[in-house]
Amino acid sequence: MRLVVARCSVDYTGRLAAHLPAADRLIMVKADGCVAIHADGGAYKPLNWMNAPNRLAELDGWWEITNPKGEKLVITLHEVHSDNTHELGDDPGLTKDGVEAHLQQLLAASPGAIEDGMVLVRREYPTGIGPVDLVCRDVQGRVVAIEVKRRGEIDGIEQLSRYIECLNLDSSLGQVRGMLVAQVIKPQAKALARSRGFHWVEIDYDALRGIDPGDLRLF
Amino acid sequence: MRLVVARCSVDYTGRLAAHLPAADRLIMVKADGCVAIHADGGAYKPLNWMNAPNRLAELDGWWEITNPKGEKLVITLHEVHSDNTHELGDDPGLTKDGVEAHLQQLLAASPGAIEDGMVLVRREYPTGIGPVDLVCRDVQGRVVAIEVKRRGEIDGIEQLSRYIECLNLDSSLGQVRGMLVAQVIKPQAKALARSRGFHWVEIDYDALRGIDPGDLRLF
DNA sequence: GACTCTATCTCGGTA
DNA sequence: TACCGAGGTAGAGTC
Repeated sequence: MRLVVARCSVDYTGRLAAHLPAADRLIMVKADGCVAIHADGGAYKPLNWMNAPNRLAELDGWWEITNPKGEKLVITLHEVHSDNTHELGDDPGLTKDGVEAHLQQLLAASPGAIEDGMVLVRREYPTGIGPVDLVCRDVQGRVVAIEVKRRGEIDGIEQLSRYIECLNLDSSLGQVRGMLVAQVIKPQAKALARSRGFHWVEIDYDALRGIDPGDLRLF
Repeated sequence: MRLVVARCSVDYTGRLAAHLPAADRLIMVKADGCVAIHADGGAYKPLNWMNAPNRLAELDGWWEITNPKGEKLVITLHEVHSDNTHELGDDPGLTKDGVEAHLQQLLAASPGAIEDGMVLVRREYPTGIGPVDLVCRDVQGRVVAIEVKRRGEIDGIEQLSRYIECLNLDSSLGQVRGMLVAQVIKPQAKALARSRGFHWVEIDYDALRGIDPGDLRLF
């Protein structure tokens, strides 16, 4: 990784056109050739960047970075304050815990946590417009299509609506119930769910993680 | 901006839990206190980060960064290779050209580019659930609600659906047409648009930019 | 503060 | 490769 601190101005043309007037900034060049220009505020986003793969031409006083998609980043260096390179090696990578996929896994293992007597039919139930997160049968034997989200918002209800519309074309399933399961559900999403006749459940992730699915039937 | 290159391991707990095993990485601490940890690949996203505002406690061999939302980032420093601080000052900021707002402007100036005989009623037409990008009248005098996107995807159609539903409550507008205008429109979005009776137009941004609105009426 | 929507979204999966 | 969906989305604007 090469770290250049310099007074520079930058122009990007590609998906849009953008210009940065001259100022002191950090230019980060990573081992894969990608380039990011950071100001001294705002942790996440660089001001400008260019993802790998690309070609970096280091000319006299300016760099020109182009990629196969026809995007171009031009960095004009007015004054270089520091220029250091470090060998970092490959990164072993990040492990995550607590995303939607994991929530879906836990719910598939313990469908009774969604509603008493709920039984899993299958995860990622295929439809013409994409897979339904969970399909279950409720205690009365009705088919329930379940959309799982970490945070329940309006687009989760829209997604569920599309699935229900699609599943109801298959008369063998009977009238399909729709349900949104999430850790937290926004009031607006609840209102839309209510108006469309869907149910919803807010689930406690930590409690769910503590449930031993083998023990559930004892209660 | 403080740049620390070090062998470190990192743990984040907050909206999810994440762990980074020990490896050499760049730790960037910006003037506003935010922290980002970068590996030597992938230009845009840090592996882990913590946005301002937060509190950084620098202890013996490890840093602990906490924020008011209860999120926590712990960086364990195994070996510091380099540790430099640079004064960069405030950044004058980025100017952009070619985002959705600009596309909307151009279309408002040349509604005929969307459809022959189209006339602008107003931009950012207010409704109870947010403003409609463009409202026009077509050559037959019907009201047309237009959602403008750089890239037309399924959620653009959902957005349009909500606006149409809302506008159709106002009987003075008559039956409102729905239309998606974008530089590119995904097949799935077209399919959903078709099933909901909306029209769509893919627009060439560069050609549109070349149109002189004053000349349009001559054709 | 809460809500809404854009983004050079990025990133990962999959067909 | 393109399409599709999730994200600790971030960030900007509005109310």
